[in-house]
Amino acid sequence: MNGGDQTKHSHDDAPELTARRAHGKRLTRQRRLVWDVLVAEADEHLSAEAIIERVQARMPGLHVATVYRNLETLVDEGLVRRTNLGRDRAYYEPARGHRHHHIVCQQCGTVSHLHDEVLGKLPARIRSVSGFELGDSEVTFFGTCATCRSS
Amino acid sequence: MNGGDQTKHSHDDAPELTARRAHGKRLTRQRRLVWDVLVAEADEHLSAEAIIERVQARMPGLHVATVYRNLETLVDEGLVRRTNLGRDRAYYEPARGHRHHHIVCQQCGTVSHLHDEVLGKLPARIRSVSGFELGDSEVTFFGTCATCRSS
DNA sequence: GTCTCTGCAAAGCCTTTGCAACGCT
DNA sequence: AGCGTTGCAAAGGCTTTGCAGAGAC
Repeated sequence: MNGGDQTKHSHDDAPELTARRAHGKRLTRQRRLVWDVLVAEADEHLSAEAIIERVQARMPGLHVATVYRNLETLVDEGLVRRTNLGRDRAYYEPARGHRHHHIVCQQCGTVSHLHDEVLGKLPARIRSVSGFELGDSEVTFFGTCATCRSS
Repeated sequence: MNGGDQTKHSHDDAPELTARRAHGKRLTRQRRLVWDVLVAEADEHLSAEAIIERVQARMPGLHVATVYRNLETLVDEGLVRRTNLGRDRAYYEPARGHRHHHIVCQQCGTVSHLHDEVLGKLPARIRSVSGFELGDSEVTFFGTCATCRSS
Protein backbone atom coordinates (compact mmCIF):
# COMPACT_ATOMS: atom_id res chain seq x y z
CA MET A 1 0.00 0.00 0.00
CA ASN A 2 2.70 2.45 0.99
CA GLY A 3 5.13 2.88 -1.83
CA GLY A 4 7.89 4.17 0.39
CA ASP A 5 7.79 1.22 2.74
CA GLN A 6 9.30 -1.44 0.53
CA THR A 7 12.53 -1.86 2.42
CA LYS A 8 11.01 -2.41 5.82
CA HIS A 9 8.42 -4.63 4.26
CA SER A 10 10.90 -6.98 2.66
CA HIS A 11 12.78 -7.32 5.93
CA ASP A 12 10.01 -9.10 7.75
CA ASP A 13 8.61 -11.43 5.16
CA ALA A 14 10.75 -14.52 5.26
CA PRO A 15 9.73 -16.66 8.22
CA GLU A 16 11.34 -19.67 6.55
CA LEU A 17 14.69 -17.95 6.69
CA THR A 18 14.49 -16.35 10.11
CA ALA A 19 13.49 -19.69 11.58
CA ARG A 20 16.86 -21.06 10.54
CA ARG A 21 18.75 -18.62 12.69
CA ALA A 22 17.93 -20.82 15.65
CA HIS A 23 19.98 -23.52 13.98
CA GLY A 24 23.14 -21.49 13.84
CA LYS A 25 22.49 -20.21 10.34
CA ARG A 26 22.88 -16.51 9.79
CA LEU A 27 20.68 -14.32 7.74
CA THR A 28 22.99 -12.18 5.70
CA ARG A 29 21.91 -9.66 3.11
CA GLN A 30 23.26 -11.96 0.44
CA ARG A 31 21.33 -15.00 1.56
CA ARG A 32 18.23 -12.92 1.94
CA LEU A 33 18.64 -11.61 -1.59
CA VAL A 34 19.03 -15.05 -3.11
CA TRP A 35 15.87 -16.14 -1.35
CA ASP A 36 13.97 -13.03 -2.41
CA VAL A 37 14.88 -13.58 -6.04
CA LEU A 38 13.73 -17.19 -5.91
CA VAL A 39 10.43 -16.27 -4.29
CA ALA A 40 9.83 -13.38 -6.68
CA GLU A 41 9.87 -15.82 -9.57
CA ALA A 42 8.56 -18.80 -7.69
CA ASP A 43 6.80 -20.21 -10.72
CA GLU A 44 9.92 -20.18 -12.83
CA HIS A 45 12.87 -22.49 -12.75
CA LEU A 46 15.90 -20.31 -12.40
CA SER A 47 19.39 -21.44 -13.27
CA ALA A 48 22.25 -20.36 -11.05
CA GLU A 49 23.25 -18.00 -13.82
CA ALA A 50 19.80 -16.38 -13.88
CA ILE A 51 19.80 -16.04 -10.11
CA ILE A 52 23.23 -14.46 -10.16
CA GLU A 53 22.15 -11.98 -12.80
CA ARG A 54 19.07 -10.90 -10.83
CA VAL A 55 20.85 -10.79 -7.52
CA GLN A 56 23.71 -8.73 -8.87
CA ALA A 57 21.28 -6.24 -10.32
CA ARG A 58 20.36 -5.39 -6.74
CA MET A 59 23.77 -5.85 -5.15
CA PRO A 60 26.52 -5.50 -7.74
CA GLY A 61 29.46 -6.85 -5.74
CA LEU A 62 27.77 -10.11 -4.81
CA HIS A 63 30.02 -12.93 -5.90
CA VAL A 64 29.09 -16.00 -7.89
CA ALA A 65 30.55 -18.31 -5.25
CA THR A 66 28.34 -16.74 -2.61
CA VAL A 67 25.25 -17.50 -4.64
CA TYR A 68 26.29 -21.13 -5.13
CA ARG A 69 27.06 -21.49 -1.45
CA ASN A 70 23.76 -20.02 -0.42
CA LEU A 71 21.84 -22.17 -2.84
CA GLU A 72 23.54 -25.22 -1.40
CA THR A 73 22.67 -24.13 2.13
CA LEU A 74 19.06 -23.47 1.23
CA VAL A 75 18.76 -26.82 -0.52
CA ASP A 76 20.28 -28.62 2.46
CA GLU A 77 17.78 -26.93 4.73
CA GLY A 78 14.93 -28.02 2.51
CA LEU A 79 13.89 -24.49 1.67
CA VAL A 80 14.85 -24.71 -1.99
CA ARG A 81 14.52 -27.54 -4.48
CA ARG A 82 17.24 -28.22 -6.99
CA THR A 83 15.77 -29.65 -10.15
CA ASN A 84 17.46 -31.50 -12.93
CA LEU A 85 15.70 -30.54 -16.13
CA GLY A 86 17.93 -32.62 -18.34
CA ARG A 87 20.15 -29.78 -19.40
CA ASP A 88 23.68 -29.45 -18.20
CA ARG A 89 22.94 -27.13 -15.33
CA ALA A 90 20.77 -27.13 -12.25
CA TYR A 91 17.55 -25.19 -11.75
CA TYR A 92 16.20 -23.90 -8.48
CA GLU A 93 12.83 -23.03 -7.05
CA PRO A 94 11.53 -22.38 -3.54
CA ALA A 95 10.24 -25.55 -1.92
CA ARG A 96 7.01 -24.01 -0.73
CA GLY A 97 3.75 -25.86 -1.01
CA HIS A 98 3.36 -29.46 -1.99
CA ARG A 99 5.40 -31.59 -4.30
CA HIS A 100 4.92 -31.32 -8.01
CA HIS A 101 6.59 -32.75 -11.07
CA HIS A 102 7.97 -31.34 -14.28
CA ILE A 103 7.67 -32.16 -17.91
CA VAL A 104 10.12 -30.68 -20.36
CA CYS A 105 9.54 -30.32 -24.08
CA GLN A 106 12.45 -31.88 -25.89
CA GLN A 107 11.96 -29.59 -28.84
CA CYS A 108 11.33 -26.12 -27.46
CA GLY A 109 12.47 -26.55 -23.88
CA THR A 110 9.20 -25.41 -22.33
CA VAL A 111 8.73 -26.68 -18.79
CA SER A 112 5.28 -27.45 -17.38
CA HIS A 113 4.28 -28.37 -13.88
CA LEU A 114 2.31 -31.51 -13.10
CA HIS A 115 0.24 -31.98 -9.98
CA ASP A 116 1.42 -34.76 -7.75
CA GLU A 117 -1.86 -36.61 -8.29
CA VAL A 118 -1.00 -37.26 -11.91
CA LEU A 119 1.18 -40.11 -10.68
CA GLY A 120 -1.88 -41.98 -9.44
CA LYS A 121 -0.96 -45.35 -8.02
CA LEU A 122 2.44 -45.31 -9.64
CA PRO A 123 4.38 -45.00 -6.36
CA ALA A 124 2.61 -48.12 -5.06
CA ARG A 125 3.31 -50.04 -8.26
CA ILE A 126 6.95 -49.02 -8.21
CA ARG A 127 7.21 -50.11 -4.64
CA SER A 128 5.69 -53.48 -5.32
CA VAL A 129 7.83 -54.29 -8.35
CA SER A 130 11.13 -52.84 -7.19
CA GLY A 131 10.95 -52.29 -3.45
CA PHE A 132 11.82 -48.64 -3.95
CA GLU A 133 9.91 -45.97 -2.09
CA LEU A 134 9.54 -42.72 -4.00
CA GLY A 135 9.37 -40.60 -0.89
CA ASP A 136 8.99 -36.92 -1.61
CA SER A 137 11.25 -36.82 -4.61
CA GLU A 138 10.04 -35.07 -7.72
CA VAL A 139 9.99 -36.61 -11.16
CA THR A 140 11.07 -34.99 -14.39
CA PHE A 141 9.47 -36.22 -17.60
CA PHE A 142 10.50 -35.46 -21.13
CA GLY A 143 8.20 -35.29 -24.09
CA THR A 144 6.81 -33.06 -26.78
CA CYS A 145 4.42 -30.24 -26.02
CA ALA A 146 1.16 -29.74 -27.89
CA THR A 147 2.50 -26.77 -29.81
CA CYS A 148 5.57 -28.56 -31.08
CA ARG A 149 3.56 -31.62 -32.01
CA SER A 150 1.22 -29.68 -34.24
CA SER A 151 4.04 -28.24 -36.29
CA MET B 1 33.16 -72.90 -29.94
CA ASN B 2 36.67 -72.53 -31.21
CA GLY B 3 38.79 -70.83 -28.61
CA GLY B 4 41.24 -69.50 -31.13
CA ASP B 5 38.55 -67.88 -33.21
CA GLN B 6 37.71 -64.96 -30.98
CA THR B 7 38.93 -62.27 -33.28
CA LYS B 8 37.03 -63.39 -36.33
CA HIS B 9 34.06 -64.04 -34.14
CA SER B 10 33.96 -60.57 -32.71
CA HIS B 11 34.23 -59.12 -36.17
CA ASP B 12 30.90 -60.44 -37.32
CA ASP B 13 28.72 -59.96 -34.31
CA ALA B 14 27.57 -56.39 -34.52
CA PRO B 15 24.87 -56.11 -37.15
CA GLU B 16 23.73 -52.84 -35.60
CA LEU B 17 27.07 -51.31 -36.34
CA THR B 18 27.77 -52.77 -39.74
CA ALA B 19 24.36 -51.61 -40.90
CA ARG B 20 25.47 -48.05 -40.34
CA ARG B 21 28.26 -48.31 -42.82
CA ALA B 22 25.69 -47.80 -45.55
CA HIS B 23 25.02 -44.39 -44.08
CA GLY B 24 28.56 -43.17 -44.49
CA LYS B 25 29.59 -44.16 -40.99
CA ARG B 26 32.78 -46.15 -40.69
CA LEU B 27 33.44 -49.03 -38.42
CA THR B 28 36.80 -48.35 -36.86
CA ARG B 29 38.45 -50.52 -34.26
CA GLN B 30 37.81 -47.77 -31.74
CA ARG B 31 34.12 -47.51 -32.42
CA ARG B 32 33.79 -51.24 -32.39
CA LEU B 33 35.51 -51.42 -29.04
CA VAL B 34 33.25 -48.82 -27.46
CA TRP B 35 30.26 -50.78 -28.67
CA ASP B 36 31.66 -54.09 -27.45
CA VAL B 37 32.24 -52.70 -24.00
CA LEU B 38 28.70 -51.37 -23.81
CA VAL B 39 27.21 -54.65 -24.93
CA ALA B 40 29.40 -56.68 -22.61
CA GLU B 41 27.89 -54.87 -19.65
CA ALA B 42 24.51 -54.22 -21.18
CA ASP B 43 22.71 -54.42 -17.87
CA GLU B 44 24.93 -51.83 -16.26
CA HIS B 45 24.92 -48.11 -16.69
CA LEU B 46 28.42 -47.12 -17.58
CA SER B 47 29.76 -43.63 -17.21
CA ALA B 48 32.05 -42.27 -19.88
CA GLU B 49 34.86 -42.71 -17.39
CA ALA B 50 34.05 -46.39 -16.88
CA ILE B 51 33.84 -46.94 -20.61
CA ILE B 52 37.18 -45.24 -21.15
CA GLU B 53 38.79 -47.39 -18.50
CA ARG B 54 37.52 -50.63 -20.02
CA VAL B 55 38.27 -49.62 -23.56
CA GLN B 56 41.79 -48.53 -22.75
CA ALA B 57 42.46 -51.83 -21.06
CA ARG B 58 42.11 -53.41 -24.47
CA MET B 59 43.61 -50.62 -26.55
CA PRO B 60 45.88 -48.43 -24.44
CA GLY B 61 46.36 -45.50 -26.79
CA LEU B 62 42.66 -44.88 -27.30
CA HIS B 63 41.96 -41.29 -26.46
CA VAL B 64 39.22 -39.92 -24.22
CA ALA B 65 37.99 -37.59 -26.95
CA THR B 66 37.52 -40.52 -29.28
CA VAL B 67 35.30 -42.27 -26.77
CA TYR B 68 33.17 -39.19 -26.29
CA ARG B 69 32.89 -38.71 -30.04
CA ASN B 70 31.89 -42.29 -30.60
CA LEU B 71 29.35 -42.22 -27.83
CA GLU B 72 27.83 -39.14 -29.39
CA THR B 73 27.69 -40.81 -32.78
CA LEU B 74 26.12 -43.95 -31.38
CA VAL B 75 23.54 -41.95 -29.46
CA ASP B 76 22.68 -39.93 -32.57
CA GLU B 77 22.20 -43.14 -34.50
CA GLY B 78 19.86 -44.46 -31.84
CA LEU B 79 22.11 -47.40 -30.98
CA VAL B 80 22.98 -46.18 -27.51
CA ARG B 81 20.91 -44.41 -24.89
CA ARG B 82 22.35 -41.66 -22.78
CA THR B 83 20.74 -41.63 -19.36
CA ASN B 84 20.68 -38.94 -16.77
CA LEU B 85 20.80 -40.61 -13.39
CA GLY B 86 20.83 -37.39 -11.44
CA ARG B 87 24.54 -37.32 -10.89
CA ASP B 88 26.76 -34.86 -12.62
CA ARG B 89 27.74 -37.13 -15.46
CA ALA B 90 26.03 -39.12 -18.17
CA TYR B 91 25.53 -42.87 -18.26
CA TYR B 92 25.29 -45.03 -21.34
CA GLU B 93 23.73 -48.33 -22.28
CA PRO B 94 22.99 -50.08 -25.57
CA ALA B 95 19.50 -49.23 -26.84
CA ARG B 96 18.53 -52.80 -27.56
CA GLY B 97 15.08 -54.08 -26.74
CA HIS B 98 12.20 -51.97 -25.60
CA ARG B 99 12.09 -48.89 -23.48
CA HIS B 100 12.53 -49.16 -19.76
CA HIS B 101 12.85 -46.74 -16.89
CA HIS B 102 15.25 -46.30 -14.02
CA ILE B 103 14.96 -45.76 -10.33
CA VAL B 104 17.95 -44.58 -8.37
CA CYS B 105 18.42 -44.99 -4.65
CA GLN B 106 19.23 -41.62 -3.18
CA GLN B 107 21.12 -43.21 -0.34
CA CYS B 108 23.26 -45.95 -1.84
CA GLY B 109 23.12 -45.04 -5.51
CA THR B 110 21.79 -48.41 -6.66
CA VAL B 111 20.00 -48.27 -9.99
CA SER B 112 17.09 -50.57 -10.83
CA HIS B 113 15.27 -51.05 -14.08
CA LEU B 114 11.51 -50.69 -14.34
CA HIS B 115 9.44 -52.25 -17.09
CA ASP B 116 7.67 -49.77 -19.27
CA GLU B 117 4.31 -51.13 -18.13
CA VAL B 118 4.84 -49.81 -14.64
CA LEU B 119 3.78 -46.42 -15.97
CA GLY B 120 0.27 -47.73 -16.61
CA LYS B 121 -2.01 -45.01 -17.89
CA LEU B 122 0.33 -42.27 -16.80
CA PRO B 123 1.27 -41.20 -20.34
CA ALA B 124 -2.41 -40.73 -21.14
CA ARG B 125 -3.01 -38.77 -17.95
CA ILE B 126 -0.03 -36.56 -18.61
CA ARG B 127 -1.25 -35.94 -22.10
CA SER B 128 -4.71 -34.99 -20.97
CA VAL B 129 -3.61 -32.60 -18.24
CA SER B 130 -0.64 -31.00 -19.96
CA GLY B 131 -0.87 -31.73 -23.67
CA PHE B 132 2.59 -33.28 -23.57
CA GLU B 133 3.25 -36.57 -25.31
CA LEU B 134 5.84 -38.72 -23.61
CA GLY B 135 6.97 -40.38 -26.81
CA ASP B 136 9.69 -42.93 -26.31
CA SER B 137 11.61 -41.03 -23.67
CA GLU B 138 12.67 -42.84 -20.56
CA VAL B 139 11.92 -41.68 -17.04
CA THR B 140 14.31 -41.60 -14.11
CA PHE B 141 12.83 -41.85 -10.63
CA PHE B 142 14.55 -41.27 -7.34
CA GLY B 143 13.72 -42.97 -4.09
CA THR B 144 15.01 -45.25 -1.40
CA CYS B 145 15.65 -48.92 -1.99
CA ALA B 146 14.34 -51.65 0.28
CA THR B 147 17.76 -52.29 1.78
CA CYS B 148 18.40 -48.70 2.72
CA ARG B 149 14.92 -48.31 4.13
CA SER B 150 15.36 -51.19 6.53
CA SER B 151 18.51 -49.74 8.05
C1' DG C 1 34.04 -12.31 20.83
C1' DT C 2 32.84 -16.21 18.24
C1' DC C 3 31.88 -18.61 14.47
C1' DT C 4 29.55 -18.23 10.02
C1' DC C 5 29.71 -15.99 5.79
C1' DT C 6 31.73 -13.25 1.94
C1' DG C 7 34.83 -11.96 -1.86
C1' DC C 8 38.44 -13.27 -4.62
C1' DA C 9 41.07 -16.24 -7.38
C1' DA C 10 42.22 -20.57 -8.64
C1' DA C 11 41.14 -25.14 -9.51
C1' DG C 12 38.10 -29.21 -10.47
C1' DC C 13 35.24 -32.04 -13.16
C1' DC C 14 33.10 -33.60 -17.23
C1' DT C 15 32.94 -32.79 -21.94
C1' DT C 16 33.90 -30.51 -26.39
C1' DT C 17 36.70 -28.58 -30.20
C1' DG C 18 40.56 -27.25 -33.65
C1' DC C 19 43.83 -29.31 -36.34
C1' DA C 20 46.95 -32.36 -38.83
C1' DA C 21 47.74 -37.16 -39.59
C1' DC C 22 45.56 -41.54 -40.27
C1' DG C 23 42.85 -45.28 -42.18
C1' DC C 24 38.18 -47.30 -43.52
C1' DT C 25 35.58 -48.13 -47.64
C1' DA D 1 41.58 -41.42 -53.38
C1' DG D 2 38.13 -39.30 -50.43
C1' DC D 3 36.30 -38.23 -46.47
C1' DG D 4 35.07 -39.86 -41.92
C1' DT D 5 37.91 -40.62 -37.77
C1' DT D 6 41.74 -40.47 -34.48
C1' DG D 7 45.11 -38.49 -31.22
C1' DC D 8 46.64 -34.64 -28.95
C1' DA D 9 46.29 -30.53 -26.49
C1' DA D 10 43.84 -26.85 -25.22
C1' DA D 11 39.64 -24.71 -23.99
C1' DG D 12 34.83 -24.41 -22.36
C1' DG D 13 30.89 -24.42 -19.14
C1' DC D 14 29.29 -25.05 -14.64
C1' DT D 15 30.41 -25.44 -9.95
C1' DT D 16 33.49 -25.91 -5.89
C1' DT D 17 37.24 -24.75 -2.69
C1' DG D 18 41.11 -22.44 0.20
C1' DC D 19 42.00 -18.52 2.49
C1' DA D 20 41.91 -14.05 4.86
C1' DG D 21 38.98 -10.48 6.16
C1' DA D 22 34.13 -8.98 7.24
C1' DG D 23 29.90 -9.34 9.60
C1' DA D 24 25.80 -11.61 12.16
C1' DC D 25 24.44 -12.89 16.72
